[in-house]
Amino acid sequence: MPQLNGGGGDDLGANDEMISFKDEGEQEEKISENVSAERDLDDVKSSLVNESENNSSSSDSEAERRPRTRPDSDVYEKTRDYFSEALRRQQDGGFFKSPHYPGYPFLMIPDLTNPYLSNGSLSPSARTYLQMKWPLLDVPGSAAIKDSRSPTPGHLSNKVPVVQHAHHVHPLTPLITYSNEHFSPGTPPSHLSPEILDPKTGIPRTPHPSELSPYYPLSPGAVGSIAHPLGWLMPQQGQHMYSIPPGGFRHPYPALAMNASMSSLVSSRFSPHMVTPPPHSLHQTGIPHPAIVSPAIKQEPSGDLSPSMHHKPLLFDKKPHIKKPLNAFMLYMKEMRAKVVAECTLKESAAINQILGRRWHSLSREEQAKYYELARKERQLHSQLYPGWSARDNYGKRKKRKRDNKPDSKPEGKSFLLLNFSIRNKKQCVQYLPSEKMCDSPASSHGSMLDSPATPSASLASPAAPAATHSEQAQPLSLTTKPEGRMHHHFSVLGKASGLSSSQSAHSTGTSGSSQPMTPILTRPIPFTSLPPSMLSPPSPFHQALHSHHALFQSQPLSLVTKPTE
DNA sequence: CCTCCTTTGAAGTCT
DNA sequence: AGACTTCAAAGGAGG
Repeated sequence: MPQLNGGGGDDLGANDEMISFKDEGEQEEKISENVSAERDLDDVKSSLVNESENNSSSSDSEAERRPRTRPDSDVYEKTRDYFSEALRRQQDGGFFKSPHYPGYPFLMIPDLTNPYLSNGSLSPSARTYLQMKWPLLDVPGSAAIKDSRSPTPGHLSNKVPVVQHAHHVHPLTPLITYSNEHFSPGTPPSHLSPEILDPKTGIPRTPHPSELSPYYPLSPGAVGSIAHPLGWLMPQQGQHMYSIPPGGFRHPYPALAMNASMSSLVSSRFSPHMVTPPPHSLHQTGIPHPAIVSPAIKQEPSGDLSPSMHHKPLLFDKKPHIKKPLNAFMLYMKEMRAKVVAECTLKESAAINQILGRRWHSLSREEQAKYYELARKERQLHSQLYPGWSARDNYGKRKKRKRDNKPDSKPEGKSFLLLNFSIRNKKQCVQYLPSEKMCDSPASSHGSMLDSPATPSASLASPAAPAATHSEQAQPLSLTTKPEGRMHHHFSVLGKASGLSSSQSAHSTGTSGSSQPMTPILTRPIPFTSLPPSMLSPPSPFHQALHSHHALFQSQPLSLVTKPTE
């Protein structure tokens, strides 16, 4: 957990922060940007070289050599198809029209459905994975944000948004559930209300009367209360768990929400195949999790599950691939990528990710907390769905990566590769540099920035932080303590090379909070993501002062890019 | 077609 | 326990 301080990672984190701040000061002036950038570039390059020197052979086969613990089920794909088909059919005649998303449940909001249709940038399965889950998730984070008592200004809640639909990029992301506006029409089911006491953390989730209602446009009285099997999803007693629309049950993970009362309902909608006890990889519930992705499906861009796709024999021999649950940043990326792409002319994901990384750091703690909380839920749900799954299962599924090498070996082919990349990158970045700058400039001079919550502390209490994952211990505001700017990103490679893994450096126990306890202004980034693109302009001196670290992030990559090849 | 790049974070393995 | 590695998303680029 990045944000947490204390513990072993504390020192590292602290160091990072210090360094980062130092750099901030150095980079405050744009004029000197190039100079520093050059220096940084040199550093980065050298680091890259050093890094690349090291691990040539080891990583290669390592992952692949690893034994696969999990036996694969041939039936998985088949079953999955059945599910897809069945679900698709359901939806065809269902409440919402989003035929393309079989697993897509009640969370479907009319105006949000389109993006999911064919040309979304996200893989259907991936999208479905998250989207399907949201309905089940209670979102404390949202509560925190929406909570009037929270210092977080309303505009913050809009940040997670809805990415412009105009761009036909998939806007709907899990996080939209955090945004009031998205759900305004519907009434959130009470089961999603934050008014839950976290079973593990014991942290009460502040309920909001106004929020207790509907997240989904479901007819309240249709089905009645449904007890949720997952403890952390359990709403308080007396509240309606799930309202099922008369038209049909759309729960992404029916089994999760299924109890005696609704089992019949669900079962009636599922083909016998679906009820068939799944083999290993299929979740015990019999419901395929979106995280499970077969290569074939994974690559299927359209997300359209045409009938022809189902029942493909070849799927039988595919190994089910259960993806890792997305972490907070990944969730953020999914959410914001389209937006960034829309705002900028950037197309290369690497560049986009750099921007996203900076933006991520520029997010307020509250905002990050939302994502951390979402990620936590993701992991929880994932673990619920796939009790036996381990991240290790996916090791070796990808071709190994060559980065993150130790600095001590000598430069070999890899160095070249990295170097080349940086050069190439520069070239490319030059193209979109202007727009990137524009869109990427964080705080900018928008007045709204000033309105950003001045006091993080309160909100901090709310969302769980990226806490000990599995243990799910109380995640006391790890987020709050998280250092806003880390050297990490601009020297991500260095950081990694130095053994500063993100998690390590970041991990901290919220309690100790020794180091970076939200320093009021300077440490607190102004969330610029909430700003409309048009509002994004070069930061005023004032804002720069306030958020010099932003400037750091901004200028660095760009300068690197723009800098003439050395 | 496959891999890399890039980002952060989680979780794995290794020492 | 700490260091290190892999994977998660994404899509252009390069081999």
